Amino acid sequence: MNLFADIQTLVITSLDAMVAEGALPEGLDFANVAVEPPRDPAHGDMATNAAMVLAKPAGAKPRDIAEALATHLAGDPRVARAEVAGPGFLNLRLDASVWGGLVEAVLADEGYGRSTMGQGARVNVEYVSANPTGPLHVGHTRGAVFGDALASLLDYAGHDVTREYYINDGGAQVDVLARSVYLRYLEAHGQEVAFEDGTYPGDYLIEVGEALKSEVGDAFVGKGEEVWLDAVRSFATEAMMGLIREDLAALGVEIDVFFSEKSLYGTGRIEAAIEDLRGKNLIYKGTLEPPKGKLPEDWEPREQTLFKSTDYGDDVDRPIMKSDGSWTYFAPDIAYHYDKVSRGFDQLIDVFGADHGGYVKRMKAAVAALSANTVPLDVKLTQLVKLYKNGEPFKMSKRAGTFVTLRDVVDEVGAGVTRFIMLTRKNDAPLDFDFAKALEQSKDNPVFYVQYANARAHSVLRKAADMGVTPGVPALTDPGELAVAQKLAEWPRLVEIAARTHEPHRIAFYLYDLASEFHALWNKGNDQPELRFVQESDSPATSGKIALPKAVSIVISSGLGILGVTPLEEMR
RNA sequence: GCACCCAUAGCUCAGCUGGAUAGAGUGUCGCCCUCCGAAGGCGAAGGUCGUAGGUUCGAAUCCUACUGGGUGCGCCA
Repeated sequence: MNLFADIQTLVITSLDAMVAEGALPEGLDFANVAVEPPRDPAHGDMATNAAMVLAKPAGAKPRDIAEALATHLAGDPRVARAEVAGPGFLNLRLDASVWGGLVEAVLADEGYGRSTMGQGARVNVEYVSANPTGPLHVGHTRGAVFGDALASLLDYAGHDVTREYYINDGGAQVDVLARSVYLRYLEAHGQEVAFEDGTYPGDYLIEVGEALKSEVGDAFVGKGEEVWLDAVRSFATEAMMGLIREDLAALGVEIDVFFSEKSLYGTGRIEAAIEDLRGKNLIYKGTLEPPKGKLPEDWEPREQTLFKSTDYGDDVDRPIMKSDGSWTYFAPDIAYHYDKVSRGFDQLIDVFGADHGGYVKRMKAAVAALSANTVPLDVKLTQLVKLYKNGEPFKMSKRAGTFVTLRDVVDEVGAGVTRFIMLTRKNDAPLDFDFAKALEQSKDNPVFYVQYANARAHSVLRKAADMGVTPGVPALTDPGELAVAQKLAEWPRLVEIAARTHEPHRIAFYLYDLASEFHALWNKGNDQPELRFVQESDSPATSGKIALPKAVSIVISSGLGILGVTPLEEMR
């Protein structure tokens, strides 16, 4: 059930009827006719802009259209009152029975709010994609949480979602990793080693070096790179991916596809992707202008193999091959997205850190070119996370040397809290994460506030169960009760908006609002005992009353589920 | 120099394919509660939505220019 959609359908039907009887001209486009919750509750339960949107194309005054539409709508039993207001808004007051019916509908369907909007479209969401050179840190954590929640949200809204992680195991940084592990390996053999610039000194490689020792013994000791580099590289990246998988598991992230960059090399797959572009006349040899402003020290003009990304909206063409004939990092990325396109996805989403913002246009250009503009790519950037404890900047580094790891955060506050807080900001806004506040049990901690609402709902359900009472037919009369029901009615609509805009944070804010209405009603019960959900000497009344908290708990559980947060049934 | 992101209450931030008198938390001020329906409640004050234009019946939202902050800018991924 989607009450807003239902009423919108009613409005459209009425408009059609008006066309049929000649009150409106034929051929009008109703696509912009919206039914929305009014900002001011005094304006009613729902409002439609139909009259204003149609006034111009219909060549009529908004208020005249609104009056006629009001007459039609008033004939529907769900509409208690329809009145014209302002420049031509039509405010609808719904019949009291509608809200009870809505709550009943929620109780009848645990999947209330699920949408078929996506129509099964295949969407690939790529996120985290951290280099396999060490444990995940806070920045990765935000990307992981965001990407994962977005994937769940799209799934909930009727898309066929694949969660994907691109392993950057083909570039120079995994050679650095291999050399660093080799040093730890020598160390495990009792040698003194020095970690120079360009190696990873993190403690987390000690056990990898030891593991390598027990795997190959002293076979690599005193040998040159040509002997061990390949073997150590794959050993090390596998170990790092093991680490990263554990980190993701700790956060509750389950990736469907781990895609290896290395698998693109030496297999003709990069060449195939470039050939596709070449066939579209988008590959050429040329020399780029130097960037204006600060000139790199060693700048000199060089001829390179370039991708004509400017044909698809980029600012300059981008090199795909270095002067020594090897690929730039961009080439395998093109091949990777070529692979995604050829796997038949209808839509691609990449989640990057904001420091990769400069990369967006060329990636979009590549996908547009490779798919002949048939597959949209949306790139979502996640901004920095600043850590605090009681308002003070926070540093902690048990394992990694200089940065705070995903594990540090999850160990400190738990996966659910981490995820929720990470979603209390838009992805492109910087996020302050305060460890102390995250665990605080008070109103200004949104996680607690939402969980507490759910716990309260379950608390009354337990009490009612002790009386042998289960949720029955709701009778909603008090404004506080209606406010909660109205908020519940917004849920399916909000899911679709959040999914369409690729903004899972909207779910978190909605849950906070819903919790807020529920707490307000609960508090009213302090002064007005008749509003309490459990009426101890009146089982029938209790049965009706607890329908609402049951519905609230269903929606909170669904919402938290999308965010990847486990709902709590009690706060102990 | 260029590109992208951001700018909303003292502070931290929401704000729906453009909709009515721009919201929440926190802080400030006032009142109430101290009852385990505990982990507070109610109310008030507080805004030229960075600036200036434009589009529109209607702009925080779309367009242009500017100001301020962040990020990035050819053989690093």
